[in-house]
Amino acid sequence: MNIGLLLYIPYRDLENRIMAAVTGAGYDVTLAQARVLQRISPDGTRLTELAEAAQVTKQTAGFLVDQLEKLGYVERVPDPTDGRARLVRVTEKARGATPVAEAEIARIEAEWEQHIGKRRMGQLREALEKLGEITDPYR
Amino acid sequence: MNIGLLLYIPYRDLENRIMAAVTGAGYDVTLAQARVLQRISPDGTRLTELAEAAQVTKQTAGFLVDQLEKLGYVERVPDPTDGRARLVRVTEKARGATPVAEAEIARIEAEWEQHIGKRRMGQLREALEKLGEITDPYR
DNA sequence: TACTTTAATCAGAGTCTCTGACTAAAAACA
DNA sequence: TGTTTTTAGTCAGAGACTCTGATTAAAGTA
Repeated sequence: MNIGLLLYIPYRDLENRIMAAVTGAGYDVTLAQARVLQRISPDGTRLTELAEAAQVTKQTAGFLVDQLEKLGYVERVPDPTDGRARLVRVTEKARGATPVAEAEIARIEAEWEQHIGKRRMGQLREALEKLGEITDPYR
Repeated sequence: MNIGLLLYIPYRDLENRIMAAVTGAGYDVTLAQARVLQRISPDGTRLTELAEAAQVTKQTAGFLVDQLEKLGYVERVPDPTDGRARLVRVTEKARGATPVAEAEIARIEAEWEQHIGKRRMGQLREALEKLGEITDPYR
């Protein structure tokens, strides 16, 4: 079986479950919005950085941040170090979503470990981390 | 690092490279179209099956098959066993794309194995296959 | 200062995906 | 058999996501 599909299947399962947990907890965000949201650092992040991290254009990132702003999950504040830039920051309203997502991730990882065993889980993680060295464009 | 991202990073790299190889060889298909195309069996596949396999609605699958048909990569023929159904079949024009994609996959897998080692590659595959047992909705 | 780069936005379009309603054929069943 | 339910696929319409190209304003550089 194709290694691509092998990677994708558990990834999709994970993503679907995290989204279900987050929206189930009352956070009404879409997948694309969530992908941006999770990359905003505690101190705020510039739009350009978000776009790069999420691998979309600045326009796309801006479009998603607009929506998140309307929903009250982020705010834009001037960047004190650069008059052109603005920092996107997570609001209090959104901050509760992080533990929800993290709890779901922990639950899933535990299930996976339960199924494939602690040893294989460690090997999986190790192999993926090493693979990231050559496949991660932001490294 | 989040296991989801760890899975996604190599997956995306693989997908991007396969698409680049295929479009570079002159096959002008989009990612969404390719996802459908690769699931069509040699004997033809029903739209409903394609939709399930690709995890999209029948309407979405139909939309993509329409485009592939206009581009000449697939054709729809009546299903002799069911008057309601039609079989989507790959045309001669599209058949050359498969070896292009497969060659690129082989190249990537070789690179990966080169980087992380034969042992880790085997462990990765084994862990992912086992993980598929609980994360693959079509199994 | 003049030129170039960078951060962000505006405008417009294309692609992908969905929900809901519908037709026709097959399957189930009374 | 005839009726009802299910299944395969399509039509219509809308929403979500993403892009290319052009523009503005601020920062960096020669």
